[in-house]
Amino acid sequence: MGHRVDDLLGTLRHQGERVTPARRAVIEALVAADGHLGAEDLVDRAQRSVPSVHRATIYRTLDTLERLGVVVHVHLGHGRAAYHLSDDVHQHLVCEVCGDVTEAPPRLFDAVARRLLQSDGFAMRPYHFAVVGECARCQDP
Amino acid sequence: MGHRVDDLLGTLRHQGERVTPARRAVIEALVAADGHLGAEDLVDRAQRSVPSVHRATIYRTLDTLERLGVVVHVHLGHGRAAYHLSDDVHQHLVCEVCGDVTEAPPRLFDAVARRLLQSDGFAMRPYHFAVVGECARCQDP
DNA sequence: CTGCTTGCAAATAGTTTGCACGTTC
DNA sequence: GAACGTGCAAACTATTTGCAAGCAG
Repeated sequence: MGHRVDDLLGTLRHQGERVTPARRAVIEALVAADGHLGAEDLVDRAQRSVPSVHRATIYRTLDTLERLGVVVHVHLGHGRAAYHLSDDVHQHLVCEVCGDVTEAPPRLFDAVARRLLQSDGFAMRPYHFAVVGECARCQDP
Repeated sequence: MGHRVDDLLGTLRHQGERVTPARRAVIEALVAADGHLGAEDLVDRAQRSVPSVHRATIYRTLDTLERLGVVVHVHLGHGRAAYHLSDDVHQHLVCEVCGDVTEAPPRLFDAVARRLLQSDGFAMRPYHFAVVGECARCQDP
């Protein structure tokens, strides 16, 4: 949806940020995929529309977009980050055996978050880390 | 407690693993600290008793100990791992603002784990990732 | 002795940064 | 045309690996 892309670019412009081919390419890739993309995936996809775009630019663009609240990054395992448009954040379930990534039921951590706030005054930010475990298929035998 | 250290070294020996100064130093550091230590912390501390021990050896030792079930690693943020003796695993709360790490109430995720098992057949492994958010002190002002 | 462990150096993965140049507003 | 963004190369952080030499059992 080009409409969505334009909205997001408009957000940039409104906050005094410049709209460049690289930024457009990153945003287009995020909108098109609408799922958990690693930085490396984003490099590949952005380079399909703008071949000259450099990985460092992708990282810098992602930082900018995150600072503006357009994008959020999460950790699915080991170390690599995955990126989402902020209005599409959700909790991930990652199988440690097969590596499969699925989406967790919404509001899964509501009760836990409430409890932590009351007991420790700690304001949990869910989504940032995936939930790791073993998926149904891998448990069976 | 040297007793605890000897028990753990005994576990190694029983599983056909060799007991070396490097391994002893790592285990002593883990027992002494009894908290979340990064690999780099462990390098420092192990080198206090065995100065020649190399970081690569620490990593290999931690792998071995983890394979034997003596040690577990968790992720507290960005990418660096922290290590615990397995009988001392617990969930961590990490403040994104000040970086403070505290221990979460035990069994915090019991209900969530049950729910995931029923709804998706997904066997959650808690502890592996910290819970990130903002601690009480950092929220106030 | 025999093979598991180690130290060292170099490789890797993922991400960040300094700098001169190019582009957006 | 001034300020911000980009490409490039190099630095960085955390961790892993190949290999020859060393030590545990």
